[in-house]
Formats: sequence, C-alpha cells, structure tokens
Amino acid sequence: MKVDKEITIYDIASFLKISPSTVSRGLKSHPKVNEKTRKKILNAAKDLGYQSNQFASSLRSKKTYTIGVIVPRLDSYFMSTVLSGMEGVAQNNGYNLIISQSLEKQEKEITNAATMFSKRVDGLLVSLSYETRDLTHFDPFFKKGIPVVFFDRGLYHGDSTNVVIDNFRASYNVTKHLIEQGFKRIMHVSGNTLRDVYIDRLNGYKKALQDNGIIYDETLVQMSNLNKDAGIDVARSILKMTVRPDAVFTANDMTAVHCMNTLIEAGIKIPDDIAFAGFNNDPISTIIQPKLTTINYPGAAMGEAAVMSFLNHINGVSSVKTTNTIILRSDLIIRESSLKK
Amino acid sequence: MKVDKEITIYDIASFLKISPSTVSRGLKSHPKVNEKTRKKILNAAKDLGYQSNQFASSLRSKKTYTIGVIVPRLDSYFMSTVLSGMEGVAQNNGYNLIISQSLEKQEKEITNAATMFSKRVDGLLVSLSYETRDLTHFDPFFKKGIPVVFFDRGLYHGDSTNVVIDNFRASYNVTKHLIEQGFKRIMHVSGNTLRDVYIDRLNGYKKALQDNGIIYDETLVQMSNLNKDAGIDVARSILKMTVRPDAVFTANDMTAVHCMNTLIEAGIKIPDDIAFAGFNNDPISTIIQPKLTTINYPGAAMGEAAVMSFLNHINGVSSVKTTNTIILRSDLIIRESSLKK
DNA sequence: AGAAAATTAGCAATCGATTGCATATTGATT
DNA sequence: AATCAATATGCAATCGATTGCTAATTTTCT
Repeated sequence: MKVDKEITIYDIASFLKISPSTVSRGLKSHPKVNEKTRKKILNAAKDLGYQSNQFASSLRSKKTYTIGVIVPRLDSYFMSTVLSGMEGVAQNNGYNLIISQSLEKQEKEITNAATMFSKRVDGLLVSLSYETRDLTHFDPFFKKGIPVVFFDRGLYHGDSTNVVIDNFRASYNVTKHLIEQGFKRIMHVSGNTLRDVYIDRLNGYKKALQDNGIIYDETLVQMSNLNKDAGIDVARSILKMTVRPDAVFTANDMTAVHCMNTLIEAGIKIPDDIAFAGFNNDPISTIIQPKLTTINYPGAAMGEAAVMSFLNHINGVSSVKTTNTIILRSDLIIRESSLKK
Repeated sequence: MKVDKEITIYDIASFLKISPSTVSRGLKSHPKVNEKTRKKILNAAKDLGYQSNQFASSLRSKKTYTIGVIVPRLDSYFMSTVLSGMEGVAQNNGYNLIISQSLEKQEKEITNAATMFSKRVDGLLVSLSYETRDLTHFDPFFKKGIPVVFFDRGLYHGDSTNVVIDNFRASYNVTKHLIEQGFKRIMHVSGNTLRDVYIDRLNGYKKALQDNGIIYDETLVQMSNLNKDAGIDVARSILKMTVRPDAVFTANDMTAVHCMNTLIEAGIKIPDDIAFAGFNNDPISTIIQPKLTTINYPGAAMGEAAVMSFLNHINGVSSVKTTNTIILRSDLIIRESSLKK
C-alpha cells in the first residue's frame, strides 16, 4: 500500500504560491482567470499528478454528474442495448451511470431508490419491477425536483416522463398482419398484466381481432412469465389441444423461439401448421429457422432517449411537467415464420 | 421545483437537542451511543425524512462504497450476465457500480479510468479494449493501492488480479473433441490477437492438433472480429474453397451461428458435411439447428468472482499481490453440431 | 455515601472544492 | 502622471458527516 498523499488544489496553490480559489477557477477555465495563470495551473496540476476530488466538489456544488439507473434485471440482451445507449449519451455529456437491479422485487427497488438518493444522483432512470404498484418510493426525488424518467415499464406520474413504444399499435399491427395472412385462430401469450406494456399488447391484439371480425376467444390467451420455460410450457399445452391455433403471437421473442423449437421437435411445421410472431427483435429471432416475425424494439434508442430526456429537464429545455410521454418508433419486421405459403 | 431544504444530521441534532456527533454515531449504531438515544435518533431521522449525504460522508471517511466498471461494450448478452453477477454481489455487500464502456478504444478507456479515479471509486473492475497495450492509465490506482481487477480480457500486472477461464484448456478440449469425432481438417476462426484470450484459444487448438498427430495448417486459421458479418464472410470463403474443412471451431458463438446459417442456406448439411463448435454458450447456441457445441463461459460467475476478489482485497483477506489469477471452471458442452453420425 | 470505573455525549477540527465579496493589479485615457 | 475602469486574485465561509479527545453522566463497588 503506497501512501502517496492525495494531491489537492491546496498543494497546487502553495506550489505556485497562489490561492486555492484561483486554482479552482483556473482548473475549470473560469473566465475571470488570466490565460497565463491558467496555463501554469494546468501544468502544475499535471506535473503533481492532481486528480480532482468529485465529492468535495459535489458537496459544495450539489451536482454529482451521476445518473442512477434501476432496472428489473441486467441479464438480457434487450437491457444491455438500453444500457449501452444510455451510457453513450451520458458519457458524451459528462455524466456517469450508477446501475442497480431490482430483480423484479418492489422491496429491492425501494432500497435501490434510497441508495440512489443518498448518493445524490442528478437524475433517475427507471424501468419498474413486475411487482411495483405505486411510486411513493420516488417521492424524495419528486420533492427535490430531481428528474425521474421511466423507460419501457413505467406508471403515470405528473412529475415524470415515460419513454416507451406504442405497444398497443405494434401489437395491433402484428395481429393484423397475421390476420391478413389468413390466420384465424391466433393465440396470444402475454406477460404480467400489472405492467402496462403487456396490457397494451393484449389490447392491441384484441382490437385487431375485433376490427377484422374475429371473435375474441379467452382460451386462446395464455399468461406467462415470458421466459424460456414458458415457451416450452406453451408448446406442450398447444400439443395437447384438440383444436390447435393456426398462429401464435407471443409478447416476446424468447418465448416464441423456445415454443417453436419444442413444436418443431414434436414434428409440427412452422409456419405451415402453426405460424409465429414475437416481440423485441432479439438476436435469437434471426437465428431460429424459420426466422421469426417480430417487432423491432429499439433498445439503444430507448436508452438514448431516456438520457436525453433527463438532459433536457436539467438544461431547462423542457419540463418534466410538459413532456409526459416520448413514444419511439417501432416497426413490424416480417420474416418467414408468419408467411402463409 | 420544490425547495424542501435538505435534512441533515444538524437538523436531527437540534430537533432532539443533542449534538451532531451523537447523531452521526447513532445513525450507524456506533457502540458508544446509548440504545435509547439511538432509537430516538432513528425515529427522528425517519420522521424528518432524513437521507444521508454520501459525499459529505465520503469526503471525510474516504470510502465511496462504489466500484467502477469499465468494459469494451455493454451490448452483448455475455456482458449483461457479467454485470448482473457483479451487481448482485456488490449490492449484497453495500456497494454500487458505476459503469462505462470504452467502445474498444484505448483513448476512451483512459478517459474512463480518469473519471473513475476522480469519483474515487473504492475499486476498479476492467475488461480491456481491443486496442489496449499497456496499463499505465491505471497507475494512479496502483499507486494509491486501490484494487484493480481484470476480468475476461486482462494483462499481467503485479499489483492486480485477473479473473479468467482457462482458454487454452477449453480450446484444447473443443479441438480434441472434434478430433475424437473423427474430423481431420478443422478450421479455427480467431479474434484479435492483441488479447490473450484469443491467443490462448488459438494455442489450445494448435496443441490439440499436435498432440493428435494432425499437422497445423495455417490456411485453416482465419482472423476476424468475431461479429455477425464475420460469420457470413467465413461461410463465403468456405464455399469458395476447393478442399473444404470438415469442421469449424470459432472463438465465439455468434460467428459460428451466422456462419452455420449461411452455409445451411447454401445447402450444406451440418454436421454431416461440416461440423461446428463455438465458444461462450450464448443463448443463440441453443436456438440454432443443429444446436451448437460450445464452451460454457460463466458470465455471472465471472462477475461475482471479480467483485469478490475486490472485496477480499478490501477486507484484507487476500492481497492483490498474492492472488494473481483466478481461473473459473468452464465446461465443454457437446451438442448435435459436432457429432458425427 | 463517596470515590473510582465505565459508559455517553459534546467540542471542534477536518475532508477538498466552491464562490460571493473584497482587494490588488494592470491597462486605458486624458 | 493621475484617475478611473477593467481585469485578476485572495479571503473566508460553506457544503454535511466523521472522529480523536475531552467532559459529563451514570453505574459499580467498597
């Protein structure tokens, strides 16, 4: 353990025989400091190996240049693209990301929010856990006017912005596409209906059926947790049915893909016997044979939009109160899995 | 913008008519404060809506309970599992993660390191960029005795620990498996040889050939950047060959999978015409038909190990100097893509 | 009851950077 | 050269929590 004492602006000051104030101002190119002095300070800082101490600074200035991010889970491709988008924009604007996961637990989300607050993040970007029913744990942020931006999974709140895609419309389009292909018994595999995301998708599905004169059949909707096993379960339940669906539309790609593989192993032909459509445009959707029709869910763009929304609030370009929702473009990607021969 | 003034320990102190020192000690259950006073303080803190200010604390105590993480890219499934593992262990031990990506640029990695330092992270977890050739940008950390742990992609340094898998052995085992299946012209698709990871895999491949009396053929090794397009390129070059390989072993799954799909579309049968093996056990390896033989690369475990290594250093359980390398278990997963009928 | 020991609580300095205000220095102008 | 304006620098308080040391209070014991 080396004990090289920390180099502070005081060290630079006494080294140059000037005051710490000037050093402080010089380091951040304050207009009131002479160009020559500034050069001297910068050089001395470099020579002495000075590295600013952010909390000393934060304590006084009340800015941390840190954005808190709370997500349900980190380990998914989608989330990794969101984070990547966030990090890019954040870094370009001098911000860093503190990241934590709630593991779909409201309890943990509450703890995470408290930690973020005590670290005094300048803003908070949140995708809610499955369980979360209210937003009271974010009150300290709202009270202090710290921007809170929800992405993907949010809830309405007058003081915050939601970044989402139009799940209703996307889902409507998928269903409409399937109907146009001539499919009539279209099954829908949905997720936890505590989250608007899945309700909207379910409703888009229903509306498309209705608009096309197909009667909504409750038995064709299955709730699931949308993971790998769910896909396999759905496949098994389809195999047991006396009258099988001719198409399946799942609320994510993972479920679709594992369902497809299980059915294929059981000898079912896709799309001939049963067509498929998913949601997310996960890389796996292009690996499966036949390739999966899906909705392009722009993770990186969503992450970027969330951070930009935060920056706009901070810079006073737009207020949290006025911009309540940002809807990102999402497109239907048609691939072989849903094409009638 | 509400302007509810920040509640500090001074507010609690004057509210209870005791000193801030006692409040400070009470809040963290210092043994020298009476149980009854502690209760009172805790209650008052709750009632007044107190939330500790971490930098005030950090400034004095010189601990931030924050770990810096620098990765080449965030947007991959592998990295998302690593981060997930890290975050879990970190959170359970009262630490948070600040995350940034170098985008494979040494320049950016240097900037990121400087930012992490000025945020005074208690430790740094790094996976090096493609370009990184030396570790001088981490010197400020080494000098101050701040633990630096490399994972996946590291370089040797006397003051830091590397968390890796035995790439040589894993690669050796894959190759040996292919040879045992009777394949003789085994192609290897490798990555940037500036990173040990890929050199080790290449060497493991060579050694397995040698140990089994197969002469190493330089023309059967292709360098690539291991992304989707690389897979397609490799497939095209195989199709052009007069004498094709009977097996392909790629340094990651993504390349293998896209290569396979391209070949399949060209009418090649896998594994009958050409067998395949990848590396990483990415989810896509189980989606492709036939399923891909690969090496289980434990992302979550690697993330956990990296954080635990950091914690051990911090807690003095083990020194950075003594523990230089942690090798995680990785297994060969044999699937249909490499089985001779 | 009184003194010594043990337990609690408070004082005040400290961590490092920031910033409003005051002062010093330089330059411009006549 | 004298005066005023403009520009540069310094002083000192401040942000909120921590902690070594001292002082006060309570407990214990003879």
